[in-house]
Amino acid sequence: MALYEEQTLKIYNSLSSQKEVFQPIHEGHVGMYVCGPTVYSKVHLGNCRTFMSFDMVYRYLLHLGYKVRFVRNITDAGHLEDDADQGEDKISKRARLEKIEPMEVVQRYTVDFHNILRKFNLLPPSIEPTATGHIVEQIEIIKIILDRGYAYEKNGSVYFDVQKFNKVYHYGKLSGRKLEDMIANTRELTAQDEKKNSQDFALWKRAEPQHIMRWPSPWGEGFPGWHLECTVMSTKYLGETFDIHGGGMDLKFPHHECEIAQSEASYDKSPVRYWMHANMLTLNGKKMAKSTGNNLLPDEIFSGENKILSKPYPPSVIRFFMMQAHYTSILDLSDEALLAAEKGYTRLMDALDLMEHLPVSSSSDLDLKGWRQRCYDAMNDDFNSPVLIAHLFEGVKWIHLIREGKQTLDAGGKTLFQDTMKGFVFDVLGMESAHAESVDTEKLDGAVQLLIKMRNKARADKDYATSDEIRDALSSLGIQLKDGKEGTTYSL
RNA sequence: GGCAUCGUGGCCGAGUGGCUAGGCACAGCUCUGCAAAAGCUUGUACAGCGGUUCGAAUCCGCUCGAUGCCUCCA
Repeated sequence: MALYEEQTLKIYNSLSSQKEVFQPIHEGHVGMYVCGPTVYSKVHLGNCRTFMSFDMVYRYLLHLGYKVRFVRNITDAGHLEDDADQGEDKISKRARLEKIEPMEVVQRYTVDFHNILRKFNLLPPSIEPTATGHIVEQIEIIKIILDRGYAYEKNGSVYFDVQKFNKVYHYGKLSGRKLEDMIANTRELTAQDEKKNSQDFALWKRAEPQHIMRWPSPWGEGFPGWHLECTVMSTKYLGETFDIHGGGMDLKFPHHECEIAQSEASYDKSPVRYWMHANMLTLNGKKMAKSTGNNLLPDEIFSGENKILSKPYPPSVIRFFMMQAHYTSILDLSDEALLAAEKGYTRLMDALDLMEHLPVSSSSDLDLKGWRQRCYDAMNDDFNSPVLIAHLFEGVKWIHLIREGKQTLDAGGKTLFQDTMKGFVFDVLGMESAHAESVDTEKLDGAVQLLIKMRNKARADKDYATSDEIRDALSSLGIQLKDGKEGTTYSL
């Protein structure tokens, strides 16, 4: 029996604004799409939080035993920097500034993106399609929308007719907007604007002569509109209706709203059962923006080369910090908060090491099954990782109590306890073992054990000068000795 | 200006009508040769003002503030 049959997962659906019991279209299988990055510069931290949130979602679904097809795209076709017809796209602009080919820009920042996500221990998606690899499909869907009368062509560009669409469907249902309000609120169209109405969005844009990224189409040379690629790639790999669509809060409108409109206009079907939106990351209480300097790149955090934080923090600590907040809450990053997260993370990891050597008794006086279910309940409640972590710290407390003989654990209980702790910490939360990087662990361990032995002999002889010298020397190397009832252990 | 989300103890961050969140920091105690580690104990917080209710951090209204969207953006 798969775990998902025992657990009832609820997901907060942005479309209905409430938590709903998750039921996949095909029993045992989940299709999930997440909007990926536009690869025209280095990924920034907020981006990473969104992808990390959905990595956690992906991991928990896998943990529950679902077969998940997880699609996350790469936006490598240039999209205009503003709404004006004459605008330059972001990738071409970067190419011009760096004096390289647009595809070189794409390659460079795709590699950077993958590197950073790997450091954060994100699982790669099942499929990572690119927009430029799906130009043909995008042209095909534009034809369908034109045929069904929800788009119009103007001077080699094709626009989606929002007002016409809204007569039959509901444009704005995801973001809670009314088209009338939006019309009342928008500026007059400029004379040279090709759109019938300012809410209309481009499905295809004619390429100006200087535009480098361009493809032939029935409407002349041009490039696809931004919202289209997600519609095309999600339906191609997941079907016309699929289970979960995720992305950052800021994509809710207009991007996701337009995706719904495109799908409904093409297939007369709502594309997504559960819409999930991850919330923003702020820095010292303010939005991150390059222009104000209130900005941090992941590498600047790892290296410590920045003016905002007091020290470098490893990726695993950042990940733990982010997992301590719910994905739908705004999370504020600060030096103080990271410092606290790092200590908590270390305590958790140290306890996990100690867990290997817990004494086993003939009986157990801990309610492990109840505790395990509370861990699942937390995750089942819209992926509440902070509550899960609270329960894991209860586990940490037990580990210490068992070591000191104040609680007991039988053999079966030990296995259940270990599997549960490790399952949640490593598989679900995606934490990495603290000592994964050290190569010569065994040699080091031998050397430290020898020193511990020498120190304890000195202590027995009341030669505290020697014992303290050993302790202080190890301490300055970053090795901390911990004297317990059962002997001395250490942590790095 | 419009729409949306949110405002919790020294800091971070769950909770969403009555019952312990958790982490970090602080203090006391236990342990220790001394420390560290670990354990135990203590903190009565929910932006402000009104209202609903037997009872509200939790529901309603207003005010203030933050963030997001309305234009490319995770």
